[in-house]
Amino acid sequence: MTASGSADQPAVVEQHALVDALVQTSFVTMALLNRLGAEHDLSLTQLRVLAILRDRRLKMTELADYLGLDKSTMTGLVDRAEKRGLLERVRNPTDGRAVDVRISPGGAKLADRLYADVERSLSPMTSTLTRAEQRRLRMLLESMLHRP
Amino acid sequence: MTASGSADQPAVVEQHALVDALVQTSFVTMALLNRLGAEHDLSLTQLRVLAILRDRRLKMTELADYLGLDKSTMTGLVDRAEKRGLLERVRNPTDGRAVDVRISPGGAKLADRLYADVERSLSPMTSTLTRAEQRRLRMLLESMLHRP
DNA sequence: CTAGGTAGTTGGTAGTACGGACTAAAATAG
DNA sequence: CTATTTTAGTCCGTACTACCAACTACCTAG
Repeated sequence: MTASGSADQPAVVEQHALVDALVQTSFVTMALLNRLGAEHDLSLTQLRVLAILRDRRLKMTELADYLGLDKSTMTGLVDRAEKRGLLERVRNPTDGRAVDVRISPGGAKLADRLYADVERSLSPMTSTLTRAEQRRLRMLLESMLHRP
Repeated sequence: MTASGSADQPAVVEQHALVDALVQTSFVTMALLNRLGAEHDLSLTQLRVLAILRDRRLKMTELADYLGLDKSTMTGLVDRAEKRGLLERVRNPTDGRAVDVRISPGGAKLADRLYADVERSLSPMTSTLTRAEQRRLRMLLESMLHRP
């Protein structure tokens, strides 16, 4: 059923179409996040930092790993967010070299607000689906994300 | 069925979970595109430019609109891509102010290659789904994208 | 033909991101 | 227990992204 031949073409076409849909959805979603972030003078990366630190406290390097960025990039990123009172640098208790970063009360408040905004902004899109479809879509996405 | 009450909580939870899945999927997809672009010294934006101009020829401003960027941003973007031989600036035949941008043969070749790369890179994710699931996912995404 | 609008570029500024050099503090070797 | 190596974070220099405001060239209406 996966051998070559004319019966296979639909599979290739399907693959193309799915990739297109995924990429397009991602660009739409990112544009949305970008816009919401910009409303609060936050870049996409800063948005992610807030989201990540919402329920965690990480060392600079760990944060860099989460984001897939170089540690030297983190310095400026955290600097700016700290100056704005969104994050706090805390001495790591067990490692004198390390610096923990945690979200500040103000940052947490902003993160909560952004999270609500994201949901509100995506809802015009998600609510075109019935509840059953939403559930189905969520499960399909999750199984893609968590299985590989 | 959408009135307030304890029976509603699952709907809210479902909404949260779907938004999370969408955002996560988008970040994974973007990270992938970013990585593929970086392998050819292309930013995400340059990648998009190549994708957009694959089958179109647009004025600078139109391109800026497609990307949601300021026209002044386009100048540098197109400059660099042109210098690398990926794009070409062409005088617009009917409007002396306007500049058309089109993909060059080299750019088209790179775009084709990237498109194939994207599909290959996403396949570990998409192929965790059965073909029926892929089809279902694609249809759900498309109906979300095209209906609103 | 002139007044006003549009297309694109330029210059200035801020943010993002990287690599390499550097300091301080572990961790490991001997 | 010192000597060396590794690790964590910062700092510097560079390139790119993106915006705004100012400007030039050109088009369009009155």
